[in-house]
Amino acid sequence: MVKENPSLHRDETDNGGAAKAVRGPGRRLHGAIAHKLGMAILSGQYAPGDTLSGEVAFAEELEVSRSAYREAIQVLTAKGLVESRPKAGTRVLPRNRWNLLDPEVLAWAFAGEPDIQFVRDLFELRAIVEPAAARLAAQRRDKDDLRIMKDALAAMRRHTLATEAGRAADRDFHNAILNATRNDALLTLTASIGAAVNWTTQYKQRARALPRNPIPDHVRVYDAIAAGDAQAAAEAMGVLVDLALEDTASAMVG
Amino acid sequence: MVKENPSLHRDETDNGGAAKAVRGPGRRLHGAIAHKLGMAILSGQYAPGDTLSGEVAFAEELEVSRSAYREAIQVLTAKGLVESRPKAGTRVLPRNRWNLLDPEVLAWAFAGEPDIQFVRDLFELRAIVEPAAARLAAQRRDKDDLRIMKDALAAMRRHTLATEAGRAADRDFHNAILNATRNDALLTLTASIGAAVNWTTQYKQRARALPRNPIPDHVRVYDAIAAGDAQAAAEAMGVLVDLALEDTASAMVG
DNA sequence: TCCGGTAATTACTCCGACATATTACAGGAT
DNA sequence: ATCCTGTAATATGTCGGAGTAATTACCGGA
Repeated sequence: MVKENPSLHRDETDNGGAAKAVRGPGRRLHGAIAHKLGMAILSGQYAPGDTLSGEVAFAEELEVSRSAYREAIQVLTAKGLVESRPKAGTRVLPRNRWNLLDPEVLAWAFAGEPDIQFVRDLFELRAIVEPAAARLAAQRRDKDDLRIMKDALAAMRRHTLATEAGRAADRDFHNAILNATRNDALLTLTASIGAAVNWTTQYKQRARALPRNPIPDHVRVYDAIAAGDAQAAAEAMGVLVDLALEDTASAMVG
Repeated sequence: MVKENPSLHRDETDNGGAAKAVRGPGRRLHGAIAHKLGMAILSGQYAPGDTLSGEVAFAEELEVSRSAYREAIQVLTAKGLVESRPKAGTRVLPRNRWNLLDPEVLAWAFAGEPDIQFVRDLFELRAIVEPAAARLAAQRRDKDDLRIMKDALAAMRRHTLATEAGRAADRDFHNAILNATRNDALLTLTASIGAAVNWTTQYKQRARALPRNPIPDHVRVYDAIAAGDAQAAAEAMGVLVDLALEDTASAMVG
């Protein structure tokens, strides 16, 4: 067994081939360590209750200084993944203490093979929140909101969802709706979930061609919001979320 | 080597006048710094775009080592409050980058005078999520869930919401509902919001006596969940949230 | 005017030492 | 024998300083 640890550092170039945490540009060392450990925890490599090796040992194993390792641990602690106490060591907290809606935690969860049950939970939450957001947007939108939505919709039509530009337009459309709710809490929440869920959408794209043209459904949402019809907006958005769920679900079983 | 270390350290109680972050037992120094800075940012003392003084200067000003200060900054960075770059310094990020649903961030937001608009946003989100949670709970609860809810309800009756034991029972009741949804994402979300919202409830308690006996409303929620009537559960919970909103709103204008 | 090289500033990383808190154990009193 | 208390061991926490790396801002040349 090779004890050689991944060069988290610069370009040792050895690179035993393992997909180790390498820090790209703009990414600090402690950030890379946090990323690596975060994914390890989210993937179940470290189970709740497990206690990590001591600071000195672990830092040495990763070939980083104790400072960098500690700063990474602080990040994980801030997200509720671990807890450190003198003499007791650093242990992984039970799952109900994790900040599952933290954007980075979500990213770590979806970095590997995401837990099916968790994906289901997120879709369920989205199915609850997004229609309600559409309802609020229908009541509070102004001309600017509508213009941005309309532009995004046009861009979606031009590029289709098969292109990156098209998906960006899709995100813009949903973000415009969220902005129109005038609710910051709703905004951060749905932004996180939406990003995570869109990770799985890439699975969908990979698995099969789009089973259906999504544009008309988006138009229905837009029309309802423009008309100020809250109930219709909520229902139209419900349809949209259901469709996304169907697609992803059928892609995941296949 | 005399280590005259005011404020931030032990509980010297001297307090050189400045309201510095004091660390209680079980709270590390860097945690105290993060708490202090987090509250300062949430309270608007540091505005988005502001750039903090350099590490050396700030750490010196707080009379702590750079290590402790840096670890605190990592925590804030993990929560999306600040961003650090070489040569540019550490700047406060725009509000839409903040993880407003992070439990600690919420605690910091409610540590001082909470922003009225933000409280409104949270109640709005709660009004969206909690009825939906009750609906799911009605569909998925098992005997254990119902037993826990029933016990909590009995405890609420015994102690009333005026006592701490009564409020604990109230929390248990709502938590039991969330657990019955079998949705971890929903659980962490509503747990955070609920805790934050209950901060404001203490304002309510302070301002006026309970305007209404809340037990019957809770019982209606329980009955609907026990009967498996999803629609009725959602509606009953909606009433509950509305009442809490009314109370808090009337307390905040007073 | 614009572009590229250079210098200065700031965060980032590392190191080694000491302090502190918590656990675990041993010893004595009940 | 059990429980409590004091003590020692151990891992995290805190400290101070030194050196590195990255980004910005400035300056000079095309």
